Amino acid sequence: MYLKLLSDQFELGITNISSEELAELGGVNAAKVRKDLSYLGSYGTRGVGYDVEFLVFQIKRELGLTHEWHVVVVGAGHLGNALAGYGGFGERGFPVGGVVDVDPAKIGTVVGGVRVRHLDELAAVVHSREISIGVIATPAVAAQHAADSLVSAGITSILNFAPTIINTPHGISVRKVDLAVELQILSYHEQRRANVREATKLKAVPGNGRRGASA
Amino acid sequence: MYLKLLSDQFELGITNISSEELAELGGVNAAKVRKDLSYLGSYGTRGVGYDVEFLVFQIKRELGLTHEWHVVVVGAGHLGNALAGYGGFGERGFPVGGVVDVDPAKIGTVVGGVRVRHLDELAAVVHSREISIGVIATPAVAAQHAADSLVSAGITSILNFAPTIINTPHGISVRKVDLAVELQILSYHEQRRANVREATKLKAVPGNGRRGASA
DNA sequence: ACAGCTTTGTGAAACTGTGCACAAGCGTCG
DNA sequence: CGACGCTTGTGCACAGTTTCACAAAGCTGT
Repeated sequence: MYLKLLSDQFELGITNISSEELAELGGVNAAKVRKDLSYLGSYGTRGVGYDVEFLVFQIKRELGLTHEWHVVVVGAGHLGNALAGYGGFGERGFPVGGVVDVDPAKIGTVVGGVRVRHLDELAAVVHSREISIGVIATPAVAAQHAADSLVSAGITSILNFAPTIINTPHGISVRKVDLAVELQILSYHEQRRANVREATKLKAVPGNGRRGASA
Repeated sequence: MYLKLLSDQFELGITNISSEELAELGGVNAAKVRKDLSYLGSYGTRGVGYDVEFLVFQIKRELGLTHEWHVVVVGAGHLGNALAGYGGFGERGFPVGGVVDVDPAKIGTVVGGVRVRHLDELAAVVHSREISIGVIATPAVAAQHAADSLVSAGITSILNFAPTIINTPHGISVRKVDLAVELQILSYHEQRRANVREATKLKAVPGNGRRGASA
């Protein structure tokens, strides 16, 4: 988050920033910002703040973003297509280095500038570009097989979009993004709001506390 | 997560499950499972476990998933297209009730079975289906405007896929999904693995008591 | 050189989340 | 019907995270 915020500020021409300002941008506490940044080292200047460009570099270094990481996408369906086609990955330093699928109809088609190859060729794809990050964009039932294939091919980090939990050997990093879960969390908040409205109606308490801001 | 796991088990014909088994499936601690479920009420049976179907219902009730929640997608670009086209939303109880954009070339096209309308018509779209959840799938620069429009139209929950933080009035729930951030976290783990490999290599040489690049 | 203002870096306190361990409750079997 | 084995629900301790509060340090102006 800090990386994103600081990069944006740098684009805007801001060269220096205080923990207070950064906290405001990120919607967090200023003390937390300072503590977080202190783990990188003492890169601030008391009475002045932090040098934006320098901090961006330090965060990138810590996150291992000093070079690009090619990723391989497993699954060329709707989601895989969108992920590979969506330019956001490449822009942020994660170009798509390969796409694989098992469906013969999809193999050979071009997705996001890359030719789709068969899952069996995964190891070759991975080695040709020294890829260490795999993205699973298959249906839930195929996710475990995709994960096993990725691990066999030598992948050590997996980003899983399939709505299922995958088992991996120790030492493999797995992140899961489940769109439905995000919506369910919002549903929960809506549900609560509805309940509160019910309760308020019964209590006949007037007034509502909406503050306009949205700058 | 529990909802997903329990639904899957129910599909498989499992009618009863212990906290131990559920913990195993979810890769968490059994005590945590019991504590989490205890917030819903005392729905387990000592010596036996939990009734899967009943628990699924209770979780759905708590999350407000007893009825469908239509969502409106702002932005019919690559990502918006994928989200609307991807059937996963509808299957999980969040059918796409509308898609809007500002690009005249996109308006009128059909995405995921829904005709794209202009952003100006957002309020009409929202009211026609009593939509309370909006999904932002615009470029970062347009995200704040999209958020403001959603709020004006009466939306109270927002799922933001744009890689930027949006400001909303108090009382609006916002969830953010940033694909690049997920990859950056994986990059960090890869980076650490690489550092450890370096350090192990160096250990063959004695007199290397200094801390690695980890702090 | 020093006072006054600003902002960092961090010890300590407050808070939140997780895991252990065990009493209590349920079902079964003899 | 009572003993036994199993599993829940939860008090308590431990661990991790966030916030507070303030000394230390840099900058500016005199």
